[in-house]
Amino acid sequence: MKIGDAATRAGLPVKTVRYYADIGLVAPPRRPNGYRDYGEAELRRLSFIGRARAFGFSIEDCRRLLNLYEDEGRASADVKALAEAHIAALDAKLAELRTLREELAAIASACAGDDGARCPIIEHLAAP
Amino acid sequence: MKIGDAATRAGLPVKTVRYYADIGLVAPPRRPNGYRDYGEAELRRLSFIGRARAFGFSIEDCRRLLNLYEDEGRASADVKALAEAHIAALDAKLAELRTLREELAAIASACAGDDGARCPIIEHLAAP
DNA sequence: TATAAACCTTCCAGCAATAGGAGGGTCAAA
DNA sequence: TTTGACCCTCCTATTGCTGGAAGGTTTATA
Repeated sequence: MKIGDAATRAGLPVKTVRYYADIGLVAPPRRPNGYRDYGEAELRRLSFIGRARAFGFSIEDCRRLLNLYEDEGRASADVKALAEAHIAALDAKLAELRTLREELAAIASACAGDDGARCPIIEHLAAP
Repeated sequence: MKIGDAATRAGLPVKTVRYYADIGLVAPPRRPNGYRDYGEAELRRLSFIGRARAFGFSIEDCRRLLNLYEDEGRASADVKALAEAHIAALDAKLAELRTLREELAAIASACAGDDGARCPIIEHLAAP
């Protein structure tokens, strides 16, 4: 299968699929004409990665997950550890963004938002 | 004032301050020996940017905020619009991350996390 | 005074994870 | 046979820095 079909079936842009081949994440064999040749196994890997990426896993995490996926002797504890580390990272990011959001909203709500120059937002940034 | 002192007083890395000079965000004059020469005005701008960045504003937003900061004839509505657009972006990001977090946590909780190979997380990524 | 340490300068490369485009090769149908 | 849809590689850009190399300047110390 050529890259265009593989990309369509995996729901990924061709550029992305080619990138994954470049970094050795899903590297298909080549046809005599140089075209990448995707089989069902590669397609499964691409779809797997697409879903892992949608969950926000990094490319390196995807690489590890892919190894676990294809390792029949894996321990589910290893997968769970990866997932929980990612959840913890999401929690940290969420907490950070929530704080920023609330602080900014509090300051913004004090701003008249009219054509006057006086602005609590600017004042806050100028001197905390 | 030399860049090292300015960076320390603004609470920013020297590299970052030099970067801001490169992109024309805070470009101080030069001394005869080529050293950047920071005055109180530049220092205020650096600190202002440091705080705006801490709120998650992009560099381009910082540039606009800086212009408003130094424009005595500004309308606070313009500042507020920038802030509210940023709050909306934060809200969008928060909603996205919250969803990811909850979905991933739900799947992970179904995983035994032992030395067995069976893993709902892998299964979910393999076929949604 | 000599020298060493601590600055400063520019430029180049790299991070994550692609996206866009140039320039050129391949292939199937009309 | 020619057109159009693919495919290839390579280069550039994105965001916001960070690290390092190679070299100039200043300051502190012996």
